[in-house]
Order: sequence, then C-alpha cells, then structure tokens
Amino acid sequence: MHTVDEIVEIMASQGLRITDQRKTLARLFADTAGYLTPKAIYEYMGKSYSGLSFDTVYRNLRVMEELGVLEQVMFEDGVKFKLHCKGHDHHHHMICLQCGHTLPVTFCPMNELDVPEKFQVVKHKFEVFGYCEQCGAQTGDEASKGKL
Amino acid sequence: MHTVDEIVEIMASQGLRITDQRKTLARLFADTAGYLTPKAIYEYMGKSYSGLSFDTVYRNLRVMEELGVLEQVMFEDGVKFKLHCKGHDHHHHMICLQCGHTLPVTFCPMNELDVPEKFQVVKHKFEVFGYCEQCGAQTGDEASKGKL
DNA sequence: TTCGATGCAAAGATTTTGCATTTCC
DNA sequence: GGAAATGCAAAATCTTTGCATCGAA
Repeated sequence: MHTVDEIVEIMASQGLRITDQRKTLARLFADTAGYLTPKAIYEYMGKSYSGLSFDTVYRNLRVMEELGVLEQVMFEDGVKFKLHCKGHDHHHHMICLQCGHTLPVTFCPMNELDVPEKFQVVKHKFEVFGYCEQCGAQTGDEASKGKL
Repeated sequence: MHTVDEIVEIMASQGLRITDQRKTLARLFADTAGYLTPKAIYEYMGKSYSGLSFDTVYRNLRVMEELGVLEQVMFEDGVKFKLHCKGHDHHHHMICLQCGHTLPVTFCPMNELDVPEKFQVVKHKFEVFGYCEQCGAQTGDEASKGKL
C-alpha cells in the first residue's frame, strides 16, 4: 500500500507536475482499501473542483496506471481502479460485492495446480467475491442484490 | 457442452423462434471451444447474412445468455461469450491468450482456502492464462504480445 | 394470421482526442 | 517563460432502444 506522499513522490520523480487535482486523487486512493469506478472518482473529485471534466480524470487515471501506482481491473459492471499491490508478496483478494473493499488472500492456487506441460502459463487470476463484515451484517438477505 | 440441436431445442422450448440466424449462432458456439467477442461473432455471421446488423447479434447473444446457453465474461479487452459450462461438474479454465480456446481445470482453490468467518462468500473466479499447445508453438517469443 | 425477429436509425454510455487556455515549476 | 495540465467540445467505441417491416409457426 502507498501513502499520499509516496504516490506524489512517484509522480514527481517521473517529471509529472503535482497539481491540486492529482494530490486529491492520490489522497483518495491512499484512503481507499478497494476498487473505485471512474464515475465514482469523478463524482468525488467534483466536490472539490467545480469545473472538473471527465477527460482529465481519465487522463490522470491512465497516467497513474502507467506509473504503476494504480491497477485497472475489469468487472462485470465495468472498469475499476485501485492502488497497485506491488511491493507486497504475491497474493490475491477477497472483494466485497457491496462496497468494493478488499482483503488479501495469501494462498495461491498456482502452487497446487497441476498444469499440463503443453500449456505455457503467463498469468492467473483468483478472486473471491462476497460480503465483508460490515456489508454482510447490514444487508442481510438483500446481500444477493449486489452487482460488482 | 451443448450440441447445435440441444441449443436449438432450449430456445424452441422457451417459445423463441428458430431463425436461420439463430441456428447459425448455435452452430458457431457449438463448434467453438472458447471465447468469442461480439465483433468476431458479427463478422462471422456477416459472411452468411449480407444485411446483418450488430444490434440483432447483440439481442440474440443476450437472449441466449438469459436462457443459460451462453455465458458472458469480462476480459481486459472487453466482453466475450462462450457456451455455458452447466451440466458439468464445477471447474475452472485455462484460457489461451492467442486464440481464446479453453481447457478445463478440475482443481478448485476454494476447497483449500481458509476463509475468514467474517467474510460471506458468494462466488469466486479462478482463471489461468497462457498459450495452448498450438499457439505456444506457433508464436514463440511473440507469445507475450497477446492481449486477452 | 399473428406475434416475435430483424434491419435501420438514432440514442446512450463510456472513453479518447484536438486545441485553446491556464498553471505549475 | 516554457512545457505540461486542464476544460471544453467533439469524436470514437461499444451497446441498447424505438419502430416499421419481415417471417416463422
């Protein structure tokens, strides 16, 4: 996980200018333990910047992704972003369908998997979806209506 | 896996009309052991139907998905469809980055995973990406350029 | 014959790009 | 001061919807 300062430092070291907007973006991701949609990010940022445009948000998300600060993931309901997990040991995630928060999973199925020698593995994906403590308690039977 | 006749029968039993276009779609999926993009499907269908429109392809894909014949999956480069795996025991897939073909993986990591009791599991995803025998042999060093 | 399926056109939604203006360093 | 970042507008994708016509049952 990165702190605001670390993210800002990475951007500055690449020659990027540190605008207010980018600082706010960095703070948002540093404070968020999960996935955010571009729309949610735009709406959050819009609170602080009246003339904010969607394309600037996208541009900054792309820049931060290229720097390796953020990672982009496709879900059934669209693209989401979160802080990149680099710097940590290899792991996977349990993801809350309600709020998007994530919990690390240290177990990796690739250690157990018997791969046919004909298949040349490049990468893998292992994700567990469900409801976190807060959301599971709050929603009860409504839980199954989540749509991440 | 379904045969063309099984797919057609499922559609007919739901009151859907069996048009030539739908028969061709059924045959395409019955013959394809992997994922197809809407665009690839449209282009394939276009060979047989000159006035084909994209919206009809989409409509039929949605219908077949609702009937449980197809399943839709989001990849980094967009939505893809394949025959639904129902009727088989629970399994996962190894997916070729080049051609989209899939191989079944009977191992399920959820059997090994120690889930925190606070987290209420709904579903999971385990996918292995790489190159199948044919594509791995063909592409060699170029392999890493795939983009599924 | 009748209602569902199709093609066409247009609308939505999401993401990207060109360009003038503003702002950081 | 000069280059990068932003906002605005418009374009490019991808997907869906309304409606008149066509066609399967």
